[in-house]
Amino acid sequence: MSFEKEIKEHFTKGHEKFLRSVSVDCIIFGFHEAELKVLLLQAKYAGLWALPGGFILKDEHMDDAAKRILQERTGVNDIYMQQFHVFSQPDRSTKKVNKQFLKNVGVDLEESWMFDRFITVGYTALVDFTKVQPVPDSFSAACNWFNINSIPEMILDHANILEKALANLQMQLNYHPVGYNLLPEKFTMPELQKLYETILDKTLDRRNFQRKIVSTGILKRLDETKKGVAHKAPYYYKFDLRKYQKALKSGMGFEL
Amino acid sequence: MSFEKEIKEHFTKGHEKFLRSVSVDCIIFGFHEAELKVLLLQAKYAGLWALPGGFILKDEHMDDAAKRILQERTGVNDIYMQQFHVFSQPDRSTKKVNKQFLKNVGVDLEESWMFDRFITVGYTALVDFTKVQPVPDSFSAACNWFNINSIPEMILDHANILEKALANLQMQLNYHPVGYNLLPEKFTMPELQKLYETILDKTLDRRNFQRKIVSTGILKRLDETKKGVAHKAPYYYKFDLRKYQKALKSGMGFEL
DNA sequence: TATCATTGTGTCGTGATAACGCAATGATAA
DNA sequence: TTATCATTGCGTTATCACGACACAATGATA
Repeated sequence: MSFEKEIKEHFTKGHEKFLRSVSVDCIIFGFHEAELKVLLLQAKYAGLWALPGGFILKDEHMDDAAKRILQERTGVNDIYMQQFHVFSQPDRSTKKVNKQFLKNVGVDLEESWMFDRFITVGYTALVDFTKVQPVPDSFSAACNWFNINSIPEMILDHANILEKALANLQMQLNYHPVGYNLLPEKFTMPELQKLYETILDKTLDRRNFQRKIVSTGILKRLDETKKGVAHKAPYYYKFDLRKYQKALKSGMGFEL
Repeated sequence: MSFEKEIKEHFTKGHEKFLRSVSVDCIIFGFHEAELKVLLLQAKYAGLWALPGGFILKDEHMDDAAKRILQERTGVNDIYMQQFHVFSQPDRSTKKVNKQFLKNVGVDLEESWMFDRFITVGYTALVDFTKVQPVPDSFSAACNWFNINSIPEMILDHANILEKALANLQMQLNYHPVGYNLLPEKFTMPELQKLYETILDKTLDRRNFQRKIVSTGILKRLDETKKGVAHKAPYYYKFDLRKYQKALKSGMGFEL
């Protein structure tokens, strides 16, 4: 199917597949070279950047829609995602954006479910940077990681959504463990600490951090140390998946 | 307008006024005679109970929709409300429920936006029990308070929503002050403590509770004591509204 | 073999918290 | 009038978690 036809079909018949007036936007965080990154899409023609988003199939749980969107953009499966907020300002009208998009594609339409006002549900995901193969969607020209500290200009209220997502992630850090999807299977304590420091955007005391993390029991220390470092070699750790999952639900019981 | 006509109009033309596929459900908590209560509506014909809910006007912020619904059911204005979760199981189909309702009303329709699948956003509100005049909506036969421990059978997933709302309220209690909308203007420390104990469903140490609450600075002690009690008379307190509002945003900084 | 950055483990003072004591109050009952 | 009693206001103490810091151990590099 040609691109124009695909777009036209989406605009004229999408409402037969998807719920109307509701979208899902994913804030996909990754961690690479001591930097917190976010996956963004560049809108065709407009050039501005956007959060990976999509719609909810008529017979699909919203959580599954979010996972499907994540899978389509990154190729990654089975990730812990959670909704964190619904954005519903009446002026977040996709109408202008979508009409301009259609004009650029060369499709002319008077009516479309895509011109309706949408509310959107924000989902956060934490993924292994190295496993992601960024894939743009039909509306986008590019799909790239951005450092959280150098975000480009974004469409609509997406900058606001991203800001709220980051604040939510920082808050959640005190109650839910983080790292299982963000780090390799084996990792050292300094690596885990760097992850926490990057997300929280502040330095933590090495010794106190170790004590608290270890006390939660979500880690298993291996009898193996890192090789090839010009100083004392740190131990490798793995997550104790059972206790990790438990802590995801019941909380960690401390603050950092 | 006759009831049948009103219903028919809502089912045939409601989608011109409201966003499709999205509803708002309010969990309205009140406090009376040392009991935590929830305001519920009894669905006509079916007899089961439901959370007060409604739809979002095409040009309305979702928060305002929730406040409008609260206002219509209770007559109460200017209440602190917040969304806490979106419920989106594909099987929460209002279709059956709404078709049966229409049949009972005596209206016959094949198609309606009300037969679509809906996702719903849960909002919690805390209101002054004594100021509420419960008013049923068009779909309901009654509007009543229920003790949180004796909830009747509810439609769809509303029991689940209520459960989540209560858990959310209990969690929030550690970060946001509670009481301004739930208690009379003047109240005693034992009354405030009873409120906290009722919501958390556990007893708290009288002396430690007082110390922590006072240390937040959200209270102002009056030079007035309660009269007519057969023991030492407790002081009356008021909320320091400025500090209360501040604590709503920045948190309380302790756990109970 | 000395150096050096970094790690693993421990200590110590502070502040918050839970558990509990006790005198003061004021209506009620003797 | 006076003793009783539940309840309140204010205070004390032991415990524990936390932040800040010390020091020896490690292992590649110079």
